[in-house]
Amino acid sequence: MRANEGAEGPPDTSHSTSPLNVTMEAVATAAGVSRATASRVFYGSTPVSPRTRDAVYAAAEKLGYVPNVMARSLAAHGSDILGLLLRDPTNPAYGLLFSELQSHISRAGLQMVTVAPSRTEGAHFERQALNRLLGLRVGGMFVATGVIRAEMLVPFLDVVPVVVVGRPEAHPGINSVSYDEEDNAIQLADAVAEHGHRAVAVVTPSAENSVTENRRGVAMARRLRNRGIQVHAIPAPTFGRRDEGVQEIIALRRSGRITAAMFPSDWRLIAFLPHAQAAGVRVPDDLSLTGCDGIMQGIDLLGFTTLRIPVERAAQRAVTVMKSTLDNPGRTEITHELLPGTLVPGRTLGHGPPS
Amino acid sequence: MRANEGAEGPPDTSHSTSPLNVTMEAVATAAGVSRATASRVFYGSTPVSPRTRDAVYAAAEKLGYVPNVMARSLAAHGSDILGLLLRDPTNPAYGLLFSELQSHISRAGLQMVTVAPSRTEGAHFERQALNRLLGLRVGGMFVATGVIRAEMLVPFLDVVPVVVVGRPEAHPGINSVSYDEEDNAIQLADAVAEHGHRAVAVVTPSAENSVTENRRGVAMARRLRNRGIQVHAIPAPTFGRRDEGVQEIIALRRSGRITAAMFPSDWRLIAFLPHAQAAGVRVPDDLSLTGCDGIMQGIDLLGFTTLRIPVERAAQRAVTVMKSTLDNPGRTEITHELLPGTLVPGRTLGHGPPS
DNA sequence: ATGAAAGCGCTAACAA
DNA sequence: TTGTTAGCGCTTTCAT
Repeated sequence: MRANEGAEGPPDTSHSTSPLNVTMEAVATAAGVSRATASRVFYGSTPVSPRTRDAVYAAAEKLGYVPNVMARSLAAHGSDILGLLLRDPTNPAYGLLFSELQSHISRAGLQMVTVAPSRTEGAHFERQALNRLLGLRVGGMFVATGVIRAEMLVPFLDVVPVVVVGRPEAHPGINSVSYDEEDNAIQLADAVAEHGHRAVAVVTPSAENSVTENRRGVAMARRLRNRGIQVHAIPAPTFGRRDEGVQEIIALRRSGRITAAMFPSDWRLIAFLPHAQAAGVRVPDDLSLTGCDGIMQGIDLLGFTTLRIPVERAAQRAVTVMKSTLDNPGRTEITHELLPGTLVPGRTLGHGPPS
Repeated sequence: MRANEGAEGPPDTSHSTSPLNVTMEAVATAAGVSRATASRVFYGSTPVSPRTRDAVYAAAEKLGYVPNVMARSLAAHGSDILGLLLRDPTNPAYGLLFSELQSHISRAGLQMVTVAPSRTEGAHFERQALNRLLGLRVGGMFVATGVIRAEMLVPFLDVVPVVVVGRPEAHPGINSVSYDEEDNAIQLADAVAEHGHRAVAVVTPSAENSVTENRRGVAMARRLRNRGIQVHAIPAPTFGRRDEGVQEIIALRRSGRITAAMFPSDWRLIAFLPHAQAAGVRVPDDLSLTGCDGIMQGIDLLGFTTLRIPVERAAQRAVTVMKSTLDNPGRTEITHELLPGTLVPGRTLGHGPPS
């Protein structure tokens, strides 16, 4: 296919005119230096004279040189590119995490590449995504998916540092930065209690449906009970049907057995609203409502009483941990951090009955 | 730290015990074949006997071999990894696009790697992100960011196929798959018109704020006027302040000069709601409202009348176009597609005044 | 401060 | 069907 293969005359090494085919060799030649010197100009630790440096930069600029990361990291035994394994870009919380990680990483002068398993369930795809990152020989990995279990990561730990973000991870070899759901639940429950509610419905999906939502529900219920408040746990078993538990809550309110309902996520609160309205239940006059997450765009505008999970801080901490691990290849302590969220007061939480 | 450093005995070439240091050479040796044969087993086009194939797979499995993508694509002059340049993972529409692209790509047996410019404004970061992808010598690129201009891509077009997604792109060398905002606006305007409204406020941010929102606003207003409906354009100049134009709309309604307000995005509609409620304006009895996007989680539950942009179809088309370009390195037609959205009827659009 | 040369792990002719 | 060999574009000793 290529022209003049083995033909007479000077060999034409440029396969095409594109800048992507400009090699460091070409840049070096154009600058009148050796390949080694050019390399030193771009990343080297050894000093280069200002004159040659400028010449190389000029040549690179002129030719539109784009360094070949593949060749570079092959020769250098690994790259400084970090990998992010992201669960579900559809989920606004993950989207925000992605964005925040990216910001902090560029600010730290590093680069990041993200892969997401196909949303089709299946550990197979998660494995595949993990391998894509590993295959790129990334310099470090952020793992933001619950499906990858610690054991899958263990074999690589001594070669690529890992920080699990957004989910607690107890493994002694794996750093983690996550949200303190226990504390979150307590903050919300306390807010409800302090508004004088004495009987509350708590929507608690099963752990199979959502580990996080389940944990929140359980913790909220426990806290309320500890404060002497009567709790009606609403199981909400079928994850797909969005109005699970809804009628139950409305019935509880109608018969005067609750004055508030707590949801383990904002979208469940949203899902409840139209039903409440249809049933003539006024919020918060008849029934107080709380959510959790505080991420959704516009949530603040709707005036929900909810709890904002500290995504920004998590991203920032995760990058800090990664960076110190990278800078201290020796031995950095493994950390397991739990970050508390902040309560968002809103109009959906009113006062309970006069005692 | 590592054992037998500089000790007597055979030199230990393996820097560590990690599977990441297992080379194809090691696998080949373990399987009793040559490196070339091992290579053929994994990706080769030439046939390999079942016996050796199995032996190689077994050895790879046993050693936990993870192919080095760097070396592979360096030797093969490019990889089959596709790149996605993503604008803002925070925006749910982009998050969904990301996710959908990923699905279709894995389904097509390809791989994708995503980079996002740091959210901090600045063409510099976009360039950097572009270079990150180019540096990886991706086999193709999806561009989902408005900031990268066509000229930045042109130099690479004959080496890496590009599909711009989510924004119209007229360049004759660049494929694009985007949303038909003109049609979207028409659908919404027609719905409002057919509900009998004769005087409507249309929120229209400037093009500097949001190209898309501006286009929608302008097109909605034009369509309404063409149908003989009186339009009050609300400029909404300051992007940061969320209640821009809000009081104006409420005043228009109070003085009976409009019966409906159209917003160029759902979040502006959300932003308006609390103000309407505070002002005692009932929706849709006093004032009908429409949004646009239909992406936000829970939007359907809130019953907004809006228009769902066809993110899923865009992703699917983009991958199809990419694939056929990849399969036909010869000459595939460049396509520019415009996909219409679908109207989402809701409870916020009521009937206009009896004529 | 710079150049020459030996690979990094892999693929792809070409031989056998 | 399999092995041999020459690179891919770059980094990095080791000399100079």
